[in-house]
Amino acid sequence: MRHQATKDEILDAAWALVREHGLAGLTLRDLGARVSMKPQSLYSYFSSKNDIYDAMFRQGYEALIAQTTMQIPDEPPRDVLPLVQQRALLFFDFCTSDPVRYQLLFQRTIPDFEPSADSFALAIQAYDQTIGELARLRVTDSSAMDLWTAVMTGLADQQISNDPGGHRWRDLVPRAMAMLLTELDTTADPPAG
Amino acid sequence: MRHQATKDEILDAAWALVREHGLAGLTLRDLGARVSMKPQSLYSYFSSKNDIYDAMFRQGYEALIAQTTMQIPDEPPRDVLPLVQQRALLFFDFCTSDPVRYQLLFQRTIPDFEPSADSFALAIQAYDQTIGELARLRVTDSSAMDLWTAVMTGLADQQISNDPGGHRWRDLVPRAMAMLLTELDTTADPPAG
DNA sequence: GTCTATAGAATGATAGAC
DNA sequence: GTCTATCATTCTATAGAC
Repeated sequence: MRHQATKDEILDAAWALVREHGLAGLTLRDLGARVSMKPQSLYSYFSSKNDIYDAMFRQGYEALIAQTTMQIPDEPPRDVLPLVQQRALLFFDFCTSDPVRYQLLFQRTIPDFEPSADSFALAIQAYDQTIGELARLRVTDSSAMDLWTAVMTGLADQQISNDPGGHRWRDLVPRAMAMLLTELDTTADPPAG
Repeated sequence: MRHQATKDEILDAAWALVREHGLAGLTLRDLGARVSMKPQSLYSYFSSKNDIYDAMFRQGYEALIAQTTMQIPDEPPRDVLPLVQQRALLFFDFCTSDPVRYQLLFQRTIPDFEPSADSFALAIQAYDQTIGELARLRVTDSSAMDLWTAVMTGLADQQISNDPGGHRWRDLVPRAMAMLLTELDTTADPPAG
């Protein structure tokens, strides 16, 4: 379908523009110019500006799922730390590699934009997948999951805000994961057997 | 000075409006209406809209310094965990009690707004104060500070984004601090003596 | 210090010809 | 599906009377 191809092309241009002018700085004028089209013609592909944000939101979560999915053996090793650290770095790098995308997916910053039910379901799916993977790594405590997300987003956020392009907080990820697992081991009951 | 009183009144109205319509949703129209003034009259008090944001930014950091300063004895107790936890909750509650203020102070979301040199110096001062207090609590490792800020902002951010008004992540603060101090004790050299 | 008047620009969106 | 034309708003900001 040529229609879908053009839609994708428009979305690519939109990503380029928000990386340049910020998420809130996207205008249909700029977007039209970028794809050699009058701004009004964009309405043949998207019903509104928020509809464009919604498509970007969806693409973002599709990328998250694609880039952080990890093959975890049914019988994970006794020492899960390396796998947890690897998984954490996948998530961290996904976040920091595209700050504007991070802002769109994880922060609520565009006024009047709410993801559609469809797109939101995808976000839920990504979250459930993370829970599932950590569970297979024996991080089952529900409050441990909350701690995990807080630490991970905190590290990514600091990296983006205070050392963009660097690795000052990325270097702390393995240590943070070790810290977390130690805490869980001493808090939770040891597994039977 | 009557001038300063009116300025403060305008800022109070601005805070109320951003809490209602979001940080980016502030307009001089609404602001003028709120203080029973024509929008143009606001220019007698602030030179631009960004000048208003800048004043709010400054007020925010003044409040942060005022609300999180803690008296720490010159000779802190051997077990510093309770004090660290108390300090962490002060910061956490400051963040979550006003999400819009958190967004203004700690996230970069308003296009074309950069704090003035004066206001930015205040932000540095607040950061230095936090470093100083943690140092007196024997959290001196520089990467420990980075870990501390990441964990704290991560917890606050999750609370704001995913459980506004609740305490799901607040309840994890003491545990997170215990986890952090344990990590530091096992990593760092024990103090001489 | 506050107002009226107005500039000046940007933006999202619709109608209808081709 | 793309265009021209245009609307309708909204917004920041300035000039000048009072």
